[in-house]
Amino acid sequence: MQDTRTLILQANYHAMRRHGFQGVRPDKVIAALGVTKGALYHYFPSKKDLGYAVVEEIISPAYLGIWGDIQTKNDHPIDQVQTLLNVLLHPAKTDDIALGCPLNNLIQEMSPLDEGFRNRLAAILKAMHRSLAAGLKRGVANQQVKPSVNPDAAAWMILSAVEGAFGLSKTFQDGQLMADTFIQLQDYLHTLRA
Amino acid sequence: MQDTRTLILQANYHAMRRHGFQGVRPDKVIAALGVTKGALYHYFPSKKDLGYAVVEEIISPAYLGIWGDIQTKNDHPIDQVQTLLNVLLHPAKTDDIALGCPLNNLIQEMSPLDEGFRNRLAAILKAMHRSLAAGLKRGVANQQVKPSVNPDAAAWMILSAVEGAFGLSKTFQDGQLMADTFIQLQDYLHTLRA
DNA sequence: CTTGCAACATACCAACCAGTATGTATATCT
DNA sequence: AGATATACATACTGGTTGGTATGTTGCAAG
Repeated sequence: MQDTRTLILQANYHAMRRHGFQGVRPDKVIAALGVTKGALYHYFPSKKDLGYAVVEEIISPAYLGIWGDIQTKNDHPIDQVQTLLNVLLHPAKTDDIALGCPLNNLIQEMSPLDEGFRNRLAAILKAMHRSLAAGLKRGVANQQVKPSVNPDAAAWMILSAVEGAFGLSKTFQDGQLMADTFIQLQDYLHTLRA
Repeated sequence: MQDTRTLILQANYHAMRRHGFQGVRPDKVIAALGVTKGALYHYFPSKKDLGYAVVEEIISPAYLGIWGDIQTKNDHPIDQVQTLLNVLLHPAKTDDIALGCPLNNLIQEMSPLDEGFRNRLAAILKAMHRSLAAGLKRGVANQQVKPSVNPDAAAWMILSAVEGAFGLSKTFQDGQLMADTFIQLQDYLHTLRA
């Protein structure tokens, strides 16, 4: 019973990655699945609500799963971030680079257009930042990170560089830009160590 | 004679900033100007060609004007970048932050959808990077920048952080994220000095 | 002066698109 | 068994959208 709903959600998530929210034609997306409009509007009152559900049920858990660990685990925070960068870099196949970061994509497209999207996306970003900054604060307390480091600012810098690299890489076929940026980011992270 | 064409271009540039290329309705945009479809399709064969013209005639010159100086002038490159960051940060009023960087916006939206956009946007990015990297190389030669610095990688890192900060800031009302990121970026830039 | 072309304006159109109205099969509750 | 709700399918609609076809006006060259 939940199967069709999940199918609709995931297919539209992929369509949103490629075409943006405005570019998605939900009926065409589900038609490719053999599902009809009856099912679509049975589960989702409107296209916008479908978009919100994609953010809440697919995008949000994915990002919190990746970045949340920094806050909960007790490892060296710089090690954690450096590991995370390698994780992000490695599975970045051509398609991932070409389609970019789903969170970033939606922020750019929908933030100025719709408060519902903006608030949901901002909440994800804040949670990512909170986890990263908490890790850095813990590092300062444990003398793993220089006491001069401003954890909040450093966390925004790291997130900006990562998302920026993903974003700019979309214009090129290869992942060279991202690899270069991440190498420099590793150097920067090293300067934060105590 | 060029007046109406310029008017159409600029109005659509602003519309593209807010709604993205796909979200723009060119006839509505020009209707607000008192111009009709006859003029629009007289100057531009299609919506897509209008979009290309916005990139080539408005966005490209704006960015090359800002970043090109680093290559042509002979000042200390790190000083130049730090000055540029302050310039970018200061006029970043609420609206600039809410609407984000036009180049970044278009990259995110159109790169996976249209080669014409992708190539034009990639060319702008490459030119920005070329100028910045050239400045850093000059700095290495002049012993203003550490010889261990990889100019190409550092240039991508700087551009990624700047564009990333612009992008992420769109979800929030204020410019705090951008200010924080730029402060950290200034620190990073300082570590590049010889 | 008339021919021709640039610079628009107006009217129209076919495809599209989000959403609705209605129908139906099946399962569940009473 | 009958009533009700869930889970869809089908057909339709009204507004929108990008684009075209067909004027009209003014000006400049021959």
